[in-house]
Amino acid sequence: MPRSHFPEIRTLELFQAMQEDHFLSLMRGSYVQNFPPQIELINEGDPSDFLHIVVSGSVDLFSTWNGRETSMATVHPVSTFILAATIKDAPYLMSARTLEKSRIVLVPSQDVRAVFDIDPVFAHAIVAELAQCYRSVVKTTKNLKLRTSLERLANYLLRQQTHAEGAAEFDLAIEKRRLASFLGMTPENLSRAFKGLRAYGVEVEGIKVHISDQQDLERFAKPSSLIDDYST
Amino acid sequence: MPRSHFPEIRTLELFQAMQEDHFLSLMRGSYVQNFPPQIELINEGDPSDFLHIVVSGSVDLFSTWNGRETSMATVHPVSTFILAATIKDAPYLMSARTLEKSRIVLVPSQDVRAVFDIDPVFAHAIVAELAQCYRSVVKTTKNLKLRTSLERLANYLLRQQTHAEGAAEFDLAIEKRRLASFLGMTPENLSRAFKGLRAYGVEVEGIKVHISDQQDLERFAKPSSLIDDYST
DNA sequence: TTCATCTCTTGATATTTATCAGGGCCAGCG
DNA sequence: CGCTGGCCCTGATAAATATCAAGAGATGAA
Repeated sequence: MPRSHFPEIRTLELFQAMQEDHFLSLMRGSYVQNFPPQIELINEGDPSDFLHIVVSGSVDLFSTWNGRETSMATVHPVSTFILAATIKDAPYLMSARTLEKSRIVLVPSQDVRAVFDIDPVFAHAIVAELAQCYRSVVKTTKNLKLRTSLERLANYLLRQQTHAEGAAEFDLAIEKRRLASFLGMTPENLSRAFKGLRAYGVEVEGIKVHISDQQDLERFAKPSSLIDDYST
Repeated sequence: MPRSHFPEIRTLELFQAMQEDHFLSLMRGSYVQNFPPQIELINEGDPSDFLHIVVSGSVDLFSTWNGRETSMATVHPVSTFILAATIKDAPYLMSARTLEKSRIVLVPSQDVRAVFDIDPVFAHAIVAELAQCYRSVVKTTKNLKLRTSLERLANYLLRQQTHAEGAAEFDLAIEKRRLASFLGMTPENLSRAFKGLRAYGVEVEGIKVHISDQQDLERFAKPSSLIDDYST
């Protein structure tokens, strides 16, 4: 794998503080691959041979059961995914597919576990990352169980707005189809939910979202740091 | 804290392999407390001062938002809870209350983090535990998003049956009220769901559940190891 | 015991969400 | 250009789920 990728991977919290030679030995065994859109990288249930890192493009994590499918998360650069399966040497719980042309780094799970065993700093970083992931999914569960679909959408929009530094107008980061699935609803209902939020000053046209009165929307959405703040 | 509790706590995977003196230093700072039923041990949003261990009794982990409440999990002896918050030194995401008279060990979070920093074996165990917790919540999310309430109940019953070593008749481990909340439905609908499962050979009377034809129920429930097997 | 309280159940009804069918719009392609 | 296919929207309808109200049965306290 070309050394040119090392710096940006090294910026990931997971790899930031670890010993240089351990980092290099991880990278030595890894390789980069370019994938076209809509390629299935991982199939849930498969053994977890690699820790994946999205360097460019984006990846959809999704799950299926009994002919149904749901989007669990979208991974943007630069991030890793499926760390837990790698560490546990357990089968993947989610499938992954590229959403666009993407460059993915594949780190053999075996190597990750080996370095994890000998580098306490790396182990520390893995704990931090796993705890973070865990808390994110707990928030997702709370979101699903405590809120209606309209409330989930309202809070999603407020989070996106925060992400856009509070701008009144911003673009949706993912297509509506996938957003619906991510929020646990059908595309048809997402359409109707957008219409339902007009009453709180939300206007949508294509991928453009305009929030005319953030406070009004917040009064309805009642965002909570214990559900919507993914940084803690 | 009395040394008599040490052995059973030591049997927890989290503490099993760690250095004896580290274990003792953790225990030295800890204390045991007996709580009556329905006592709130933790309030979500509070700083995570202690890692909790249920030694006897049982504890309900739940969350609230906007006047609504949902049960996230029930913790039985001997297990820890809210490890992630302890490690991250972040606020609790869930509240906890005793369901019955319970004995709880409280280990100062600070101590846990300190030992975690110096004992690689303990760090290793924490990673394993966190990965496990993470995967459990992912399974919960899949369960919620991919299945109807009837399917969730059917699979819950099959899991309980497995837990009862496949017996055709077994007792519900938690009261129906809480089960409904855990499964993401109302008590009224749980009642109706039980009736709906009669078509697949499920009979319920009080806390007694009888499954007359496990295969028939499985044909309906379609259990999957990637959702229902909490051991991997 | 008796009373009060609580859980559970049931029926009626309302709300939420999904499904089905149709049509508009737009990008990519022959 | 004119297709075609994918996405998105909309309306009608169906299914799933929640709410409300009432009553039966269990439990625990005075």
